[in-house]
Amino acid sequence: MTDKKVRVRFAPSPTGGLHLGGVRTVLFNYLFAKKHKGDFVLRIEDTDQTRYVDGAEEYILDCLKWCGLQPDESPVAGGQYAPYRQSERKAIYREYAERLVMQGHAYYAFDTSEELDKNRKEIPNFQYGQAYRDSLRNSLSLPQHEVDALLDAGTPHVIRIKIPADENISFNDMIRGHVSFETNQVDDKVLLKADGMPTYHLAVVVDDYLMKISHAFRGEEWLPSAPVHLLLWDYLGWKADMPQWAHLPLILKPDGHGKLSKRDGARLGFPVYAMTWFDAKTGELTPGFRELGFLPEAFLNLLATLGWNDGTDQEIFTLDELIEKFSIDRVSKAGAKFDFEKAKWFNAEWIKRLNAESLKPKVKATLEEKGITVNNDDYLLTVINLIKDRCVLIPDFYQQAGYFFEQPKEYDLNSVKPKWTDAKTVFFNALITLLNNNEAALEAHDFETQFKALAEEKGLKVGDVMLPFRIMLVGGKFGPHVFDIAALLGKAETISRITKALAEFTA
RNA sequence: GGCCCGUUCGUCUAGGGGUUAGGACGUUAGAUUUUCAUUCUAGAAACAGGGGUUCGAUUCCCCUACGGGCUACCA
Repeated sequence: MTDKKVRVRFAPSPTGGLHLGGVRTVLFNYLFAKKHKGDFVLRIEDTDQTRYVDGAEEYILDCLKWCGLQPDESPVAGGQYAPYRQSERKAIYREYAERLVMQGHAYYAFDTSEELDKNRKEIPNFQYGQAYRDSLRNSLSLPQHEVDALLDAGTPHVIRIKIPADENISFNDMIRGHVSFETNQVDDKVLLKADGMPTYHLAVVVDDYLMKISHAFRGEEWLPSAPVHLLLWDYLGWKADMPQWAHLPLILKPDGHGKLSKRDGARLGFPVYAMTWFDAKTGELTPGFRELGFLPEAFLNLLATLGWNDGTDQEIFTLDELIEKFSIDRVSKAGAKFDFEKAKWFNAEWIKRLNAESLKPKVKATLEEKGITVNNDDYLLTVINLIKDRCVLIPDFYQQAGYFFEQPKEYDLNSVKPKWTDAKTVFFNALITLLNNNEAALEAHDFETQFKALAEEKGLKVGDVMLPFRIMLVGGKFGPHVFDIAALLGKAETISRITKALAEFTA
């Protein structure tokens, strides 16, 4: 390995929402870059106008921002290798493609898509390569004057790489080790499309070279086209500068088979995108981890451990720890099925770990969404500390904290009414009196003692009035210690809730 | 079909020629919590199959099976 500066890139095409696997690729790139004091660049691969989606690039930037994985160079941040959008680099690619033609490593092809489709349908195992290229319409099979005529006439054409015969191409993948291919099995991929735009194959090689990328991490689905890229690095004369490759394992569907897709999320009820994505064309809204109430810390953590571990039993990592401990050769080779249950566990762990202050803005937002306005931050902080251990996703804070801000709208009457007695009515009325007569009852922390004493005095078992009391304050059978809730609610509010509920219970 | 990659509990994984094959999620059972959750304890649960190599293979090699990816003028 050379000791040149570490530079990695994430190169998405702006075609829609950012998938789990995409974010994991970002994360591994980022971790590797930061660990080695290198640069992380974001390059937008928008060479396919037919698939380009408005707003997708901005969305990707927002995702990276939410995750805290900011690129050092990008279309917005700029950088010394700008532009970072391939559509803005269009002219560059043609030059290299022509150079390859000149050197005999590529050629012009005039076949139409229809003709090729027909061949693919009719000829078993048809591929544009050694076996068939001579019988197709290209600058290898046609006489020179005909090629010139075609070119002069402006006939639509592409430039294809000429894959050599009988060669073995191999390289050392940082994750998989030695990988090899027979060139006879590789087809003559299109390098430059008829519209003048490069395909991924040409663009990725040219840009990785020009942007001085030292390590290239991408999904395993790219492994079969690696020989094309290797050949290009060689033919362009850049072999010595070729990055080290690492092909990341895929993230698979939790059930069934295949790559995880956004459809699976909809089908199985979990997000697949980092953030909610709205498709303006179809009007389709695809939910994201962020909107569902995941913390970025947890999201990154779960992604990091999907296919990577540090060799110890540690599972919870901060970003800084990940940077310190990450190592590409500890990434596993096999694809991983995504498990939403474990994903939620990570989030619950992070909610427990984070202090109330850092949770506050998010909790506040989720409460406000439900129409609850928080005007006392200290009160909210106390509430968060009281309930955060029982929340898995941020929206759970509404269910767990709502009653601290508004009276229960509904009561779990089934748990109360069947067992209601007049003695209980007497007890709660006495409790109101007790509270009214004792200024410091709640604050003094002896409320619990007094409550129990009162129950005995009225001939009731404490257990018989505890649950009704909880339901009066909370509405249901959940929440922290009931006396903590009462203390936080305060005397007036507690009395108000007892009074209101008593009417319902005895109705 | 062809090519490439892969295969340890249901899932994510550790390990690696001789181990009671470890952890986590989930699950089951208990304890704690006069609610629920948390927490704690315990349990069930895995080396795909067949050949080699070896004193000994889950570990190394080969084959098979299975899984996945690619096979576009998409990335």
